[in-house]
Amino acid sequence: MPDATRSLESISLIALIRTARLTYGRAMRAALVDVGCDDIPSNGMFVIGAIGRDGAPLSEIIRGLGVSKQAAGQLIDTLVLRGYVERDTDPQDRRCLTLKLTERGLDAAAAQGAAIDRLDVDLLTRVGADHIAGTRETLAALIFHNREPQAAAQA
Amino acid sequence: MPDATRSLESISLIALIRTARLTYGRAMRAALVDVGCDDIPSNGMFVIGAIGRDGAPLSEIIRGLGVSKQAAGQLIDTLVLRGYVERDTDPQDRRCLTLKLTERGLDAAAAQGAAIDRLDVDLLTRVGADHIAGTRETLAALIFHNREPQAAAQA
DNA sequence: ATTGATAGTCAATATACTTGACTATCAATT
DNA sequence: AATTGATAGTCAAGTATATTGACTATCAAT
Repeated sequence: MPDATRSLESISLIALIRTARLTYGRAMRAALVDVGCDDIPSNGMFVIGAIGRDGAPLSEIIRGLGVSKQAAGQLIDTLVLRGYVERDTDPQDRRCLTLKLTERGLDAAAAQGAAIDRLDVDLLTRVGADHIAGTRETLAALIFHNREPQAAAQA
Repeated sequence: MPDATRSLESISLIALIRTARLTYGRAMRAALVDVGCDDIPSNGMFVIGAIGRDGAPLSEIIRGLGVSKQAAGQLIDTLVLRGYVERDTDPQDRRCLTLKLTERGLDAAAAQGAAIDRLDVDLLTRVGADHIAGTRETLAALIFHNREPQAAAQA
């Protein structure tokens, strides 16, 4: 039931979304391997992408991740251990941790960001800015009208 | 860095896709639990959705799944064990297995399909058919112009 | 008959996630 | 100040899910 020969209407939106995510994931993975970062878990790619240049609160990352805070904690442990991320406690609220990227983390973020950009630019030239803006709106509508108590999307 | 207050342009397409998938996944999960199917692994939801009323070749399911065939094999093992799926060898080619849904599997498929429909219909009334068609095209373009040797999207 | 390829399995191991119980800090009381 | 309730995160143990490598069976083409 797969493939390009099927008519587009017969492929469900959810299937397209699922496969689109795999497409991005594979591209990121390949780019990371090329740059020597072959030890990043799949959800680690999300974390590294979600921590900006200025760092981000762990709690926020956890919410975007969609797993338990314990699982998130372990994931961050391995990212710290492997030299991609560092934890600092927020001086404003000493319960909170802020995540920052190390040098290596920045390299990884750059590599995976470039891979994403390649796909995005390619897509842009192929379907045009209007379609992409429309797609963004559609997905945002889906997400924000069905979101659980305190979750959301990440940059 | 999340939430509805951010401007839409600042949220990357990949993040929206990721979160949209979580949204569908949670809705399906909830619907399945409501109907007594609380023992279906996440990828099992995909499998159950991908096997149609007429059954589907295992090999095809594996390709759509995005994991190794061994992992897929184990997943199917548990779905068989838990009474959702049955395996039959294809008489045309006795290497190949065809997957079919059991009664229980059909119930689960119905429940999760209804959950998906609810989201889809809701989205349709919210953004309109044109936007959804455009979204489909955009995602399909992303997928099919970046697909690895023999993978694709599932219905 | 032989060769090469595809479909799937077996066994062992490594990763990743979950649950339940816990500590620390903060904010709002009294 | 001491108490209460909530939020942020950790610890430890168990379970679930994935990966790798080696294998069997069937088929298609010589």
